[in-house]
Amino acid sequence: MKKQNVSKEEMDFLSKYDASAFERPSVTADVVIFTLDSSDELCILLIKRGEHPFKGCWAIPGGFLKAGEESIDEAAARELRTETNIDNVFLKQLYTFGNIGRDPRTTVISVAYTALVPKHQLDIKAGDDAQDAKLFKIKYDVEGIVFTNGDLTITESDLAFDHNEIIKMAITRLRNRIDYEDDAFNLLRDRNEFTISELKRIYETIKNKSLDLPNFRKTFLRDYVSTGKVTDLGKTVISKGKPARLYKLIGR
Amino acid sequence: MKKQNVSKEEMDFLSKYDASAFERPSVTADVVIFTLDSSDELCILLIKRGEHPFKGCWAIPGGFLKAGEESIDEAAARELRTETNIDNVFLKQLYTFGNIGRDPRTTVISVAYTALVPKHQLDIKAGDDAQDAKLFKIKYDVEGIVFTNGDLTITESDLAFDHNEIIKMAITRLRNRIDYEDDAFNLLRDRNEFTISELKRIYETIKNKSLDLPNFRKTFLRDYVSTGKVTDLGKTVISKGKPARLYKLIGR
DNA sequence: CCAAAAGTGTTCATAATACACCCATGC
DNA sequence: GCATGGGTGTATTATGAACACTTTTGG
Repeated sequence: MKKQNVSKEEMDFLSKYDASAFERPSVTADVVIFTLDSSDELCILLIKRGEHPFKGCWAIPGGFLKAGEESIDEAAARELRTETNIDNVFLKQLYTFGNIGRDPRTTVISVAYTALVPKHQLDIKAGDDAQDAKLFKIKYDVEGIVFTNGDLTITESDLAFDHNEIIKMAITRLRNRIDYEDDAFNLLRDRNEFTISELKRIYETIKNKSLDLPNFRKTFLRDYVSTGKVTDLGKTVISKGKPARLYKLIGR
Repeated sequence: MKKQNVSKEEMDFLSKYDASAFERPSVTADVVIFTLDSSDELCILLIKRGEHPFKGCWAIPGGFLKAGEESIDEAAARELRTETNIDNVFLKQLYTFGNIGRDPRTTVISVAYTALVPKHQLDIKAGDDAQDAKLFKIKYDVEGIVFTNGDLTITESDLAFDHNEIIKMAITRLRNRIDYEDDAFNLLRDRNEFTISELKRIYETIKNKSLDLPNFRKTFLRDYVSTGKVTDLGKTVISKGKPARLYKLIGR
């Protein structure tokens, strides 16, 4: 950005500037929070709305931008922290939704983000407003996506606002990115000690299909170990079958 | 979106809802407009700001969202139409910028779009507020990007707001997308009659490096002609050297 | 010994790159 | 004829997917 030499003329202009000259929309930062459960299934955090509109419907966490106090990125991080106690995880802007009528109250522009939370790190915290917050497994069915959580099963049409669209886009982007970005590492239980099959299971979950281990290993060694992005720890870990070599992600 | 059965309770809620309960930011839709000039160089449309802030600086076209009257996509389309008289071209959301202090007036959230305008279709129109609007060639230099237009040459730091960041992101995205999306076709002079080398020149411009014609042809035939996305018109056109076969893009 | 999971090696199809060469036009 | 750009073919290498087979552990 250009460093501004604020002239007297400009000072005058700024002081007279009427902030309400244009009708302003509300802006929210909404977050699609993905994680993997203990059986390596893709899960998303949803919140049961305690207030209108869409009272009683499930929604992704989100909140109004505190204009002047924070950037939208910060608002998204705050929202993530509020709902999950988690900080310092993968948080990336997804898309901005701004169709008219998507919120029955007024015009609401929602800047959506995707968060990838490592396994076993999601400590769900009921929001300030004591809504229910729950992890739902993402399944696919004829009708589209189904969100299931032990006793509860909800469908796309049970979601508030246009949140089904947002979630679909988040899943699509996650899938498209996984082959050329390092996103998968963010879902590892421990980046400093992981096996090739742990990583492979993450890829399988996200792509929703099984992969060939020999080929996966080959690409992993070529793209990460040979390039120095990942190091072989020289140690192994045993669980069942032959002990597996441990690797560590470099950087970050 | 869920079809809402508006209950009486909800009607009450909505009528009491105070639209100004949260401090609202302004929202703009800004457009990075790319086109190719007659010598196949990548160009961008910039506007000289007639008002503060950044009066006299160059900026990408943009304007405030008319909340309630239009969606952000529509606002971007309106802005494109206002500046260029052009409608119905490639217009895609790029990213949303919302750092604090990026606009000295108040908090301004800018939803940025990229537009690809076909060759020889850009009819620049001075905006309502009679600012200068000009096409600038995009060149690269040690210092970064340089925008040049016959007599005028401006650098990244001459741009208003954080528009240099927006433009950089737009160029990067354009380059990354070109290999797996059909964006290049949007820059053709005529989608219904074009030669392989015309298309190749567009790829070369965007990637900023020269390509091998035999190989380009092979991939083009494999990915577009064999798949039916493009048809061979059977006609040829002469300019210099051997006459070139003409192709036509199917759909859209 | 057997099951299970890790790890190695081979084969085949496809794709990207480099490049040698021929073809049809205007001048 | 020759310069110019269009078009064809071939060789080399890299990548992705399929799969047979070996190794090391626990039981």
